[in-house]
Amino acid sequence: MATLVRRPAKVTRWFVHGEFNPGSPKQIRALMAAFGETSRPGKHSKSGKPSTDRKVMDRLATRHQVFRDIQDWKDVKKLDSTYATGLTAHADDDDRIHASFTHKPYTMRLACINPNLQNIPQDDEEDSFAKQFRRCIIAQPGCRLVSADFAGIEAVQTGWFSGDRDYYRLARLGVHAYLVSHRLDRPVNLSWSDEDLGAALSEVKAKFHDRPIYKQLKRVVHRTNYGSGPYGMHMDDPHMFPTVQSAEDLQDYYYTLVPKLAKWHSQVRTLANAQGFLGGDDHPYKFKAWFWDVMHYERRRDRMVRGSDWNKVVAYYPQSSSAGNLFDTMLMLMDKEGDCYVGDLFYGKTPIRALIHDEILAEVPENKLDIFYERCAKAMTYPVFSQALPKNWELGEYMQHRAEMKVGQNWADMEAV
DNA sequence: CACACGAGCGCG
DNA sequence: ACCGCGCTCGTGTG
Repeated sequence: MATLVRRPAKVTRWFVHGEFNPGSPKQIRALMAAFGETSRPGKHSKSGKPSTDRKVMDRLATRHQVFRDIQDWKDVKKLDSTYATGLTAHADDDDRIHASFTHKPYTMRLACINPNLQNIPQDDEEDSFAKQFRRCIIAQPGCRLVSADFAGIEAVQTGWFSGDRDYYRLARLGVHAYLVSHRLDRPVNLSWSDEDLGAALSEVKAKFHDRPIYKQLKRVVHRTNYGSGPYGMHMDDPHMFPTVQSAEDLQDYYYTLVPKLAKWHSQVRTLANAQGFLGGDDHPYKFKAWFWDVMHYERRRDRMVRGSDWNKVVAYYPQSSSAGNLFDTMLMLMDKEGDCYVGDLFYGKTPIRALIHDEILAEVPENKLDIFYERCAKAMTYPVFSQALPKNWELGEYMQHRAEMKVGQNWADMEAV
């Protein structure tokens, strides 16, 4: 028989008059006021009220433990209501979730609704909530989940649009690893062949993927491509960029690698401002979007200032073209007459389960895995005929992506194919 | 009671 | 002062 032992335990109780709901920004603001923190530099949202988001909670938590506890509660609540309880409520009689995909006209990317399967928590950390949650998403008996990613697809697009051969090449092979290798004085060399360079960069990635510098540079690349400056990087992510200067140093470093990027951003803004739209004839997929406010005149300062579309326009081409690349691939995978057809591999039906911008998630019978790998890889890496490469690049006639494929029993524990 | 909206936060 | 999306919750309105 087990013995029951009573042990003293230390608990903390936070008491406020009446009920307190940590899910209520209004009540959190009241609590902040009670601590005399209201007028702190905490950001004000557009309705003028002080923000109560994670950044503010992090700052206040250094002085009052209760704000750490509130944020912890919010984190758990989010995961439970949206994912654990929220998502399982969508499970059908067959224990599956059947979501719908919709086209969003702005960039022509797909969106996913009822429920959204494109924002399932993702974290490589073993036993993180994200890892454990994805572990619950499994293939049926006799099948495996296969996840196929386009390598750095939006960076590749950015290289192509900015007309930068080196950047295009590095984006395919691993631009983050390249930056890290030089930052850590283990420079890999652009003069190497694609094969050698790719292998070296894969090695760098495997080795340094978890280092802060790798994550920082990855963030800098992504944000710089979409028009962010060092100030925003620091303000949005003070843990990653403790000072504006630290973000600026990394961005300057990135700009030395992509000297044509700033000029291309500027050209895109000028074009969008002049004609009021982007795309159409000059778009690889003929997609088109309208922009009214790249910049406008401000009387108070007597000069032109950045408008609400200032950064939207630099995101437009890479994002929309990446969407087009995915559609090309899907058309091949679903073309019965073509040699990449996979539409019947799941017992006569499609094995495709979700499209997540640069990822194809599929559920494939074990005896069809090899066929799926081959056809899926072929379709994803097929020449993009709507995006020719300049002849003098000597990198082939058309854009070609690289694909990374993983397989596993569930969506968390997967091994490279 | 239903609905709309903003705040907040998850992903690529 | 970073782009794109959808979902949940609290809150205010009719």
